[in-house]
Amino acid sequence: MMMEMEVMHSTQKDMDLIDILWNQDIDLGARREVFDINHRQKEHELRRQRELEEEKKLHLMQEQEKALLAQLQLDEETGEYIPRPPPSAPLQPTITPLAVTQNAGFTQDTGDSMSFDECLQLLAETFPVEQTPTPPVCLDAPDVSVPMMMSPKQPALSPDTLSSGQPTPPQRMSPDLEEAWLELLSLPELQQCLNMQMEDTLQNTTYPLPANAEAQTPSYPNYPPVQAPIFNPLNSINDVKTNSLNVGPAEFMNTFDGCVPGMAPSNAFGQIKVDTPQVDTSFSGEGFGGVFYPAAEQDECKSQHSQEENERLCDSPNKVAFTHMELYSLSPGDSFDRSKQSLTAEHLDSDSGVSTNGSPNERSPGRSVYGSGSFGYSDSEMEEMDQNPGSAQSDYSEMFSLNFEPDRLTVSAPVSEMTEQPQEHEKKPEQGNADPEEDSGHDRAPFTKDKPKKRSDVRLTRDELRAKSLNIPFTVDMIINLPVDDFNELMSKHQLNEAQLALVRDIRRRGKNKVAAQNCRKRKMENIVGLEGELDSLKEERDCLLDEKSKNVTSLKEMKRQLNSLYLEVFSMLRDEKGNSYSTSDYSLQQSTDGTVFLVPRVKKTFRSGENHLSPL
DNA sequence: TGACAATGTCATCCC
DNA sequence: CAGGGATGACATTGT
Repeated sequence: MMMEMEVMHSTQKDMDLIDILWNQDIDLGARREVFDINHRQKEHELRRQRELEEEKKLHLMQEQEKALLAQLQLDEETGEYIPRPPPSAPLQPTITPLAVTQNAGFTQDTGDSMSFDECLQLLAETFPVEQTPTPPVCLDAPDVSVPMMMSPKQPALSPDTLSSGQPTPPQRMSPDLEEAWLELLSLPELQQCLNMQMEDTLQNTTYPLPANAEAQTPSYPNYPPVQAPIFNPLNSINDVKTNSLNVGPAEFMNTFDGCVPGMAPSNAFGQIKVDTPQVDTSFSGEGFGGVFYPAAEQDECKSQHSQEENERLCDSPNKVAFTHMELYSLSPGDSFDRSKQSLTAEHLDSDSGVSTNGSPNERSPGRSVYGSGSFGYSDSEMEEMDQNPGSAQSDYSEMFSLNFEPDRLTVSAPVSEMTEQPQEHEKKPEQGNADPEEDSGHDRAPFTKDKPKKRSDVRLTRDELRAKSLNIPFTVDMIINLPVDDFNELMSKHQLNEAQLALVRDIRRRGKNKVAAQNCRKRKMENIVGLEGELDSLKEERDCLLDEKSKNVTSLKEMKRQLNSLYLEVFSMLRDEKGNSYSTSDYSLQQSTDGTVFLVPRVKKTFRSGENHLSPL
């Protein structure tokens, strides 16, 4: 009873949380009356009946299998319950590792593994205990087999089972389905496959993969026990985070057996799951999964919210209505967090396409919010915003301003930034360093990492951003670097509108001009360097010439000095008829063109030499 | 906060 | 005449 009370309490909490969530996100498309208590109770009863049906089918299946096995067994050993020879021998060992894997998968969720163990043990126990003869007979016996299955290991749950779970006529099962079911069960080969499939599904459910659940939902009608492992991870997620005790198993068992009506609206997915057969009583996997994942997501959000560790993840779902993108992409994810994170980016990216359809006025408030509330990473965004007017000469500037925001969001903004509290959210990363997981896992790290890089990145990829904004189907490198022919061919291959063509032309022109400018500057620098080198060489040459000149001057001086000394020496050796030396003041030596040297008297010398004194030496 | 260098971009000329 | 290279001038950005 305590357990039941806890279950009630916890499930009521869950329902309250779900109500709150759905109050906030009514626009998801789900009808609010789904969560009405009365409605839920009705739905739960229906669901319970259906589950009992499924249970009966399970028992049928098991009994048929057992019948076959028992026949085999009875031939060999009569009257004793011995571990099954070939078919059950693989079953028993596989069950135990499954339980182990469950425990390993949910180490923190002991209650969940308990439920698995119990279920599996129950399944295993029913095989040796029961000796139901033939499949047709088993059709009438499930009411007995149900308590037999549940009671041995679940005494606390057996009252519920007995009280509520018994009267379940197969009213919902369509005759075709029943026939097909019997035909399938009549196949002996299926018995083996059944075991294997059950094992497989159980093994697959060791990981709370919605994708697996989705993939397995088709097998749900045929293998009701699979339902429990499929739901269990989600229950575990929910229960581990919301409730402390073994609510998960209890819920699981309750939903499985049919519990007290007060517990009927126990969990969200139960409610939503009920909603599916309303539309389609066949309980198809698609309908189930389609409704199931939002519930799962809500459960996740709800649990995280209650856990209050990851505020941001919880904030975003609370404030943003989930789109189909999010729901779908959440489902295949390995872990919810990671898938969601990567998802947010994709979603935002994809949201760009949606947002472009919206009016610019819708976007502009967000921009203003960004501008006002952002410090670090958004200034580059502001820069982009500021640069769009700069390129206003292009007719696509408006489209840029439209599309830049999604890009910015893709790069940096998480989901909730599109919502009403961007400022508050943007401040969180700075103060939210206390949670390393949050930083490492989400867009936070790109923020901090981007900060030094982002400007350069923006500078490099501004045209890329523009191209992305207009969905240009080729890269900027291609646009810029392709030869004219290839470029024209490429352009002819794709149907581009005017804005795209203008953008492509501008990108090409800017890119080429950028390269040209770089080359020009490079050449200019090379010219400067060359001129500087030439200047240096010229200076060197000048220095050399000056040096040579000085040397020549020196040499000339020396030669003059030597000549003068030679002159004096020669002059001193001259003598007249009387043996007297000539005075240097009165005479000088001069050399004619033919090399003859004359002693010429100064001034009056010419006069005298004109007479007779001029004589060769 | 101003100076400065690097780079991008535009306008213009020219081929 | 369009495309593109070259280059001066200006703007932007980072240090």
